[in-house]
Amino acid sequence: METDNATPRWLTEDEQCAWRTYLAVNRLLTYQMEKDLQPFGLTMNDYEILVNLSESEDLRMRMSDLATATLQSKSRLSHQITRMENAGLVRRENCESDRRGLYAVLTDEGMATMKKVAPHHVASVRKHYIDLMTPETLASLRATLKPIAEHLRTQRGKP
Amino acid sequence: METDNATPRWLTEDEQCAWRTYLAVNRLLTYQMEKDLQPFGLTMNDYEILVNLSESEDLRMRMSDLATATLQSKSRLSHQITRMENAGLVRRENCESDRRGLYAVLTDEGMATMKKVAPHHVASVRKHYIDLMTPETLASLRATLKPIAEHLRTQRGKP
DNA sequence: CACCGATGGTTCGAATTTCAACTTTCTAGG
DNA sequence: CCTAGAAAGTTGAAATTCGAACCATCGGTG
Repeated sequence: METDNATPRWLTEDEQCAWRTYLAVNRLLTYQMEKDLQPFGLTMNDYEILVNLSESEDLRMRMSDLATATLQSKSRLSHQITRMENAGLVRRENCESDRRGLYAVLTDEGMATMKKVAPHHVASVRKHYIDLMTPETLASLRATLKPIAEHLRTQRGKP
Repeated sequence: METDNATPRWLTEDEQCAWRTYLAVNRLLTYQMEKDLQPFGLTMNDYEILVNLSESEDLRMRMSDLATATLQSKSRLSHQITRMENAGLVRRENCESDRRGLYAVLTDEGMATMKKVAPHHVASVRKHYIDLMTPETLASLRATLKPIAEHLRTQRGKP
């Protein structure tokens, strides 16, 4: 009995190049963003959480929702919030309506940090990504990636 | 003395959406690729190293070159290779011309693993990325990302 | 109302990653 | 030839991440 029953459709030269380029940008960009955030003592994860909270009603979010929004596992988020709590950026607060539940709440200090860091982060995103394309290119890139994101969301179970 | 001397150029709605979509695809895709490789006991990192070695002269590469090629720190690569060595996928070999140097060499088992896994991995890349676009879209995506990769390569110091 | 499977979160241990030494060998300049 | 620095890799400890196990509460059902 064979384990493979067909010749695989290998990637063409172009496809391969496209894929590898994508992977490279992926890593390099992550690296760069992380590096630009470092002087402020934040990681991308930290920043993303601050953003999510700052955009939420009452500057708070349920742990699960935050985990879903940031595509992290519950476990990881829990640790993450603990660290940020120690850093004074967020605090945990009980949920009235569901006694199992907790809110992660943005503290004043967290908000202040957010406001201080945001301009730099945005500048970084521009410098290394957005401003390297024309608006048209960016739009088409977005149009390309959007459905891929949708597709992937349907694929994944809980991380 | 002001720390910020200008109003930052915030992202427009569209730019923001594009950026966030990009980040999302990034994570979701990484997650998915990782997951598809898991049944074979490999990570993306493992796989990438196998690919690099298998495409190299004599199935070997200097540790530094491999680190550069895979955009990892020396330290990380060293640990990584140690793990893969324990798994029998690669072996270290001394370098004649530079006695500080080492080669990471693909073993027969490593090559066999590579051959076994590649079709599945390629299928995964197709399913979750390549085949979700037309060839034209893919080409333009590549054209967009290529210069960004170049830009980022010039930016970074050693990771 | 009592039970039971699902939900929300945390925690523990193992695996991975990072960061800062550290060792050895090269290379270039005096 | 000798030496100071750079380069190649490794190492060990600390931080992060992952996965599974765990505890408590919820919600629906008999």
